[in-house]
Amino acid sequence: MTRKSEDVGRNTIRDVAARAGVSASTVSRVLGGVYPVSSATRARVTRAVRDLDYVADARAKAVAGVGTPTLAFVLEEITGPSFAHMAYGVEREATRLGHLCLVHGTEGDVRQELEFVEMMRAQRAAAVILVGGAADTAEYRERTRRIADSLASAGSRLVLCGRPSLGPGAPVTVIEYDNEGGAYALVAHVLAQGHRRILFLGGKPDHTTAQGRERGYLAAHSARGVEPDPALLLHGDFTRDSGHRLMRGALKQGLEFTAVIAATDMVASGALTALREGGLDVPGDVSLAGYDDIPFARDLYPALTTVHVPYEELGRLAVRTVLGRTPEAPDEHLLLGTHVVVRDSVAPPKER
Amino acid sequence: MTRKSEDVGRNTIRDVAARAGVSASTVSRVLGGVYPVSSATRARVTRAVRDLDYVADARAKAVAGVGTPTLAFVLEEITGPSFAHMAYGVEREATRLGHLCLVHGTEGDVRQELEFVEMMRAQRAAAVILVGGAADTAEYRERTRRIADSLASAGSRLVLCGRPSLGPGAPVTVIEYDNEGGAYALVAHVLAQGHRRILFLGGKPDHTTAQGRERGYLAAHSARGVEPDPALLLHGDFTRDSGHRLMRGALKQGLEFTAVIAATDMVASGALTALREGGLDVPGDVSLAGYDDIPFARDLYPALTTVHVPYEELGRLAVRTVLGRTPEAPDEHLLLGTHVVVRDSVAPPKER
DNA sequence: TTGAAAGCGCTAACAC
DNA sequence: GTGTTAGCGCTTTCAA
Repeated sequence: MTRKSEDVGRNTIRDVAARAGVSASTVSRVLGGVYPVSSATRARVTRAVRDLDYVADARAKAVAGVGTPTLAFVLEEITGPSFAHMAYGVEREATRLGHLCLVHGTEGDVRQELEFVEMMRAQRAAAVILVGGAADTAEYRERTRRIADSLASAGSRLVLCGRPSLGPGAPVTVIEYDNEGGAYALVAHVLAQGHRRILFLGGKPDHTTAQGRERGYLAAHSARGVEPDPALLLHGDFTRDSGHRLMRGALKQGLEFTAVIAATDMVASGALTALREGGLDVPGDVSLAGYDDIPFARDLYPALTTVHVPYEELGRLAVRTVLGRTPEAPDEHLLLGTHVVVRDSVAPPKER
Repeated sequence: MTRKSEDVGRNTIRDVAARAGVSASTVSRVLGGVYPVSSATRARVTRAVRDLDYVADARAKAVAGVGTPTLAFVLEEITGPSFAHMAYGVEREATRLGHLCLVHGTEGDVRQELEFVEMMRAQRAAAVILVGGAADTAEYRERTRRIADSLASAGSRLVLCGRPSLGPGAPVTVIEYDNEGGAYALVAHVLAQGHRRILFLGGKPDHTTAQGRERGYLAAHSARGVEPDPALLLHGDFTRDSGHRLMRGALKQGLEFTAVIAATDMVASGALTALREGGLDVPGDVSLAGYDDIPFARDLYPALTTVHVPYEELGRLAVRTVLGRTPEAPDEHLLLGTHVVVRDSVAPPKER
């Protein structure tokens, strides 16, 4: 089928060439910018380009070897504030480095993740950034390893961000933030206030981010020589509703505690409301702390003591690291620090 | 330059063909799936594909006419909760319809927006979704109109989402949510409680979303026959910090009011903290209401009365509408309704 | 300084 | 069923 002239707008370089009375190569050259072209022809070509409102097809350019590089950002849930900040960092840095940025939400579904990575391989993406905790099973490692290998062999690259890293030798760039360390510091702070029964509102038991924070909780206890009551370790997910539900349950069940640590600020936010609904004052009756330091944390009442995680920086760093990498360079493994932000939601326990 | 064999992974369809002892077309056919191929060859080809870990180059396929369609989502700020929810809707729906989803943040910079749209034209994106208010100037309309035209003439499509629509005849799909109506209902609710001096913490004066909400504020007043004091109309932006700063200023300045309406929940969130810092009780001393109904709104103390906007649905609808469109169909213009969510932050004014 | 021709990796029409 | 050939829209030798 030949192109109809009504097919306006879908102009090819040849249309421009014809209109300017030159060859396609010439048009390509003036568009390229560097190659010497007489200013007369250049003017004619420029004119034709404008007349036709022509833009070269980026896909075709890519096939010919001069494409716009692309990078993919894969996460479970776009709406979480911490992920949103990371997405921001990724997108900004990608743009700064001249890359297009694809996003994809997997809803925690492994199948969707695999499918998407395969598409990215087909797109010849410069890198695929996988974000967020996951269950660190043998199956996970094997699958992810396979992804890393196939991406690497296609000249692309896998980045694991806040995700379980694979064994040594896997061609991945990993960037983590210190979940255990942050939780340790936070719980140590709460213990130092005198609390001994601290409720932990955790995430999914097999989720590595949740696990790290839980490990920190445990480690802080044993460092202080206090034996944590296993009944105080609750599991849910990282949402506001989970925090609300878990807290409500704990209250109803009559669990005893003087402080609660939530695995995320979202969880803390829901828990706070549940506490209030239960007629409890924070921090008068019970102390509360979160994790992530999302912008809202300081507008809660009382302002939430939490752990700051540099999410935006994390995203930027992921992009910068993977894109700045030479093929021979060794795989990088970065661990970002976090710090406790003390606000008003933690106080010494009530005398009794 | 010929391909080196060490160039593993960057296999072409011809490499697969050679390994399977067939022609490239045959490989293409078994990969395509539908065309009849003898099961013997199919097996050999499949084998070769697996051995080589081959994935067809999507860009090349695109040039040949069978590409993966792509859609672009452009916003000012990815981190805002309402935008994040919209992004979620867009991404989910795009994926559901088999489209790749590119994101780009413009930071409110017109230049960045233009550049990006041009890239999208080059990428032959199926649609470009522009999100968020803007200054509705003649310059804006002209520029956007030009974008719409050039996109349309390239077979693509512009979607304006919560943005000033252009004059009639522009090839755009527009999806709005009712800012004026929502604000009207909200302010009417506050007036009905007996408030007469209501502070409005608005956005940028020339930003259409902010304007719409402000118009609703004004309209509700005049419907009720009360004359709003112009001194009570403050302007900032849609961030938490803006709300905090504005509120703080109003307090310091000794402005008199018994209620405050914030242009967004983020603004309300910051204002709430400022109010608290000023020793004022909400809603005892002053009532407060927001706009957007972000998930956090109900965890604020007191739980925030606000206007619910179906952001996720907005995103989904934008995608569905534009992608489901036939070329001859008339341009669609949708207006989504909003509704007031009454919680605890608004109460009748104190007797005096 | 310019054009013709080959090639990028793929699909599809056309033969056999 | 399968291979050959042309073609998608572009860039880049190679000659002139």
